Amino acid sequence: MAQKPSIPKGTRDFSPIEVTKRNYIFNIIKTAFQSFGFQPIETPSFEKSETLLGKYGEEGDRLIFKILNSGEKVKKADLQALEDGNLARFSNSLAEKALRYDLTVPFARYVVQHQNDITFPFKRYQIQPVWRADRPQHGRFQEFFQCDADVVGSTSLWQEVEFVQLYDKVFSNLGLEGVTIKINNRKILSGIAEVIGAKDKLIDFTVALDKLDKIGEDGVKNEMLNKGISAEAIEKVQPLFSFSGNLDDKLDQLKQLLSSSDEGMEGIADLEFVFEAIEVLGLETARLDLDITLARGLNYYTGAIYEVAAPKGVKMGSIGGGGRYDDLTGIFGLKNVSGVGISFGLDRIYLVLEELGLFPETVTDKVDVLCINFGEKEALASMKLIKVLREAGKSAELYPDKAKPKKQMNYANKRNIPYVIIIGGNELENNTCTVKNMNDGTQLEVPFDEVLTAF
RNA sequence: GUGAUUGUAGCUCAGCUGGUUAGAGCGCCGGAUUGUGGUUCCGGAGGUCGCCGGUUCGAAACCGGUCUUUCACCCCA
Repeated sequence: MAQKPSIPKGTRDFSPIEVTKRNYIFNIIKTAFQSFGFQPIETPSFEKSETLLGKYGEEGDRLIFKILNSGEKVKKADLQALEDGNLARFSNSLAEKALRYDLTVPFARYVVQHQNDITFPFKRYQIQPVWRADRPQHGRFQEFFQCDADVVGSTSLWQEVEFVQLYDKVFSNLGLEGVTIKINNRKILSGIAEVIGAKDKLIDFTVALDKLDKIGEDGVKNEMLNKGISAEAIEKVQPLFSFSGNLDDKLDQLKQLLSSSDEGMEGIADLEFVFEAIEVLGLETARLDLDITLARGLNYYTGAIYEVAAPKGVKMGSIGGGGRYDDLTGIFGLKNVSGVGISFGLDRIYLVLEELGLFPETVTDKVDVLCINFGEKEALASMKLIKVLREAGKSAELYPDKAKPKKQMNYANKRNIPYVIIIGGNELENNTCTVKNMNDGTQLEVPFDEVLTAF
């Protein structure tokens, strides 16, 4: 193992079967995106640093891979910043480019840059890798794929409804039953912060609340106190901790709590709209759930927030997320364009499908027929057959070398090839070929021209 | 970024309080069977014990560093 080459942490190689399985997921997602009217775009792997920095919060900036300046540009290094101990500023002066961290911000940049060529509302999907300098864990990588669908240029809540349906469609088609689509609304969180007089602490408040199911009620309260939220403010949100009952009960409790906040009441109305529409339209296998503690760290969200949890019993972080952002393009100078979108975490979905054994058996890279190679003349005859088979839609190949039949059969066996065709001296003489079924071991000698009848 | 954790043959793992030539199962290659695979039998190859350094007469084992894996934070797909 010593001198063997290796790849950086948090990255992976994919074997033929893995690529095949990944493509299976890609295809289902892509097909759903297209049937919902989304169009594909692609953006570069790296952007200018200034495009990405500052969009994901301080924590996010730390996780952005920066690309070291090359050639003469290294001279731009801000040595003063290094001396002053300002490492963030120093590293930014070394790098003018950075690998994309997600697909949403590059998309916002795309929309602003091409605004005159785009017909709004613009529905796009994008399936590309993203990079994060995170510490890897199970289901957590430094390079992974996101599959995004976003709509910009429409504030209609029907978009929110459609994204719930889109999530349901994809996970249903993947055979992954029992996923929970959690939904919340930033306006509600903002309203709560307003009501308790902690508007300036909105982020701290939501981050703490987000951890409710992890660290419990007391843990959340402690964290809020530590972040400088007053005890009496926390007292006011007590109802959140004993949040229960069915959807209507939950909404009623919220309305009571937020009656004095216009923004909060607006958020509730938004949610009601989505729930009522989904109630009528129905879902195939997913469940839509109001999760008032759902916050999501990305602070460009302003309206609906989504997160998808894997079925119970599967230990995996969220397998999808998204939400509405009213002013993402504003950062790049285009005002009043509201966007909403969702993302699928391909790599995590793969792990979940694998764990639950949900990949269909037909998902393989199988070759249908292998021709045994007995020498020049026989091989040429085999190649004629292979041509016929390929034209008939079967994948076929000739064993390239004249090896022992045993070895060739073994190869077919290991590659799971269901049929082997034998053309040796006897068959050449009789103008026939022998078709062997590798599953039951039976074989059949048929006239050369009638090979297709043997399948 | 913080605190832990893992690394021995292609794979899954043994390897005692430091002590000769580091083992097993599976896989791989060859033969029994030179026109027939998955079963069986026989034989074989393959490891500077993640890497670098230190302690020691002696290190796979102890210590330090580093890389990697996994986990809890942080954050997130």
